[in-house]
Amino acid sequence: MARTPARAGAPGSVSTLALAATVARRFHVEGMTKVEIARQLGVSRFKVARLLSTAVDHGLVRIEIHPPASLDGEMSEELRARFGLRSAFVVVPEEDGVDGGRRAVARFTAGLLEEVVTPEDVVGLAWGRTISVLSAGVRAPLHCRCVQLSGALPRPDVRESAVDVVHRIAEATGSSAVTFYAPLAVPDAATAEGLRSQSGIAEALAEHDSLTRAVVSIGYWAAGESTAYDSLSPADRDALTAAGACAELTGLLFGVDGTALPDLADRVVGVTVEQLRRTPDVIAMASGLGRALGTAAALRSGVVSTLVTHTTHARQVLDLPEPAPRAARRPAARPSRPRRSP
Amino acid sequence: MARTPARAGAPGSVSTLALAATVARRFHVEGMTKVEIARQLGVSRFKVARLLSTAVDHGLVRIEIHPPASLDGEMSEELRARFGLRSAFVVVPEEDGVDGGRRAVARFTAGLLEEVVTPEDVVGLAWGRTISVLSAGVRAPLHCRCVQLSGALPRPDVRESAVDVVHRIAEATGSSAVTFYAPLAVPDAATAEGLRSQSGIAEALAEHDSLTRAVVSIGYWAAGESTAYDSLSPADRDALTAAGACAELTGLLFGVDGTALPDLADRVVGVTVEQLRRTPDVIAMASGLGRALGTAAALRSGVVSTLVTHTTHARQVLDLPEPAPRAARRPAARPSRPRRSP
DNA sequence: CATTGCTCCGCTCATCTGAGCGGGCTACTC
DNA sequence: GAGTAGCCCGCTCAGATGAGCGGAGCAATG
Repeated sequence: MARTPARAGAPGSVSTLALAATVARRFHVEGMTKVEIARQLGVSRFKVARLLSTAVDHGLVRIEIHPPASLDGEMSEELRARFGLRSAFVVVPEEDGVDGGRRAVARFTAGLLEEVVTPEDVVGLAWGRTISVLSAGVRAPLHCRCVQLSGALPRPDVRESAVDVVHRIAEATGSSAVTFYAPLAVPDAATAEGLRSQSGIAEALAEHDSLTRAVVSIGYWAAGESTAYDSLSPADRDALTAAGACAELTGLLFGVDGTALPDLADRVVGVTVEQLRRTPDVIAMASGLGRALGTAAALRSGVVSTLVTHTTHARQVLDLPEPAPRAARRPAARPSRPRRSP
Repeated sequence: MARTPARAGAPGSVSTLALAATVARRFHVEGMTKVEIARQLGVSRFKVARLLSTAVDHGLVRIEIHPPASLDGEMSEELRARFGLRSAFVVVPEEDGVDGGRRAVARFTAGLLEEVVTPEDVVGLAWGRTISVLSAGVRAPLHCRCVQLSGALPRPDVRESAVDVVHRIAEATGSSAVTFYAPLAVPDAATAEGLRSQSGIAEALAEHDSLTRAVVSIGYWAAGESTAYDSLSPADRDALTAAGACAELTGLLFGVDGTALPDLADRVVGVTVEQLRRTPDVIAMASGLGRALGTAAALRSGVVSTLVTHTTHARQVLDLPEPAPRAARRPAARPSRPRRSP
């Protein structure tokens, strides 16, 4: 009398797996609750939960997420894991060229904000070309509070000042605007300190302590690749380059390995690294070509929680060699830990 | 300034879908809870739930269940839907031939019982070749109560009587056995009534009112295809054939369309159709060749909740033409109704 | 304007679900 | 054959979840 090697009701037997499969079907596909399934089968709901686990353990259940075609899910996930981000979105631009990428990123971020911002939010807004494009795309009534993150005066290639951008967004979304007039950085720390305590500016800067979100764009420390770089004197630029500046966020500088550089900080009128770090959700936009190093540096700073970029840029960032130095490799997000597990 | 047709944050926009996709990934793949996701994103948990729904609605989430290779998931589902069963298992036999199929079905059912039966269960056991094979395969300590469903005396091709089978299973599983000695059917109703009220039999039959499960095999009304058929006199057989008998379950007869035939019922010593219908889980085993009509008839009776069969038989049953007559088509189980839905 | 119908949102409440616990059984060990 | 390690089970309880509700904003309409 030939007998199968595995005992009939043992875990891993055909009956068990078959049962697990049908239970999984009812739960995942038909959407029945575990209690319902348990009643139908005449077993305890715990049994059902365990059958569900064994179904997962034996690979009987496969769940696939297919992001919309205009989003590169694979690279998004790769970026997220590599830099320990909370979210990463790699947009597939519809138009070519640097501007196409920037527009796609800005538009996507606009949609993201419309989706995610609530009236309770205090949203900090940086200044730059991408943000300027973004400001044209937000329409939904968010009724939040929009706060200018740093000083900035108009430049030839960006028609609007930081103040204009904040006001534009606030108006379009029925939000309140908190702005102040100041340059991004001033020649010396004392002047900066003076400006910071100046009435009208101090109140605005105080808001930076209660930010719930911040929208910034990642600048690369090179001519034309960073609003901060372009706003400074040649002497400053060189000094900061020598100090190791690589990435810039709202006037804050970071080295290749992501360490915050203090050199410019005391002369900047705007949000501080600490304030940004305390902000629950920091959304960074990265676009352009040849600035991958800057993006990587900014992401290593740990300040950014959400990244929005486009395919070309994402590819460049991911193709960058992993930095050899520093402490051990970072833990790459967190390994997948399914809830229902022993 | 070209604008995309769909507004940025509108439902169905890229940002919304992208967000829905990442939320879905975190929920389904990483196993995060909705509350966690909501906290991370800075939105309400309801928002997360809705994003999850839109992800499903837009087909961003695909969940596939892969039953073990030794089970034909497709036919199982087809049978289940066609006959409105609660579960159907189509086993892929390892050995060929009629006996191979029967053994596979019996062994699978044995495993199913080990998996599903609890000490609170009162399990009714029919009599037949398949159940006889099954009784050799149940080993796990179920500590339930095993009740004989119908009378039956030994026959040349089945070494054991119904009593033997019940005792064997009870012993192997540490369960109590409730049995009685009687033939399956007697020549007239009065004799049957007498037997039913006889001490020793009456007590056993009383248990049929509190059955929680029943294990039966489906017989086809033809020579050698039904224990009942073979136990009766030629005259009885012909009369019942004329009455439209097609399928048999524990001595209970059904017509092609699934209606219970009263003709033999009053001369049978065993469970009644009503009692079987009240039993929460009726597991029917179907195997063999050329008895598809009987299986279909039995399934149409609505008595069976769980079906176990093998590929060849399942194919034959599914290839049967749908019955044209009777009321409208039956509702085919129930349409998939995912929990999270508007 | 007021009305109506729509959509989107977050709340409340009852139900469902997960984590962890201890009892009972098995199988192995000395 | 007593000990014990491992397992499977169902319970309890806090926390997560779904269904349904009503309010707010918006648009088309009378």
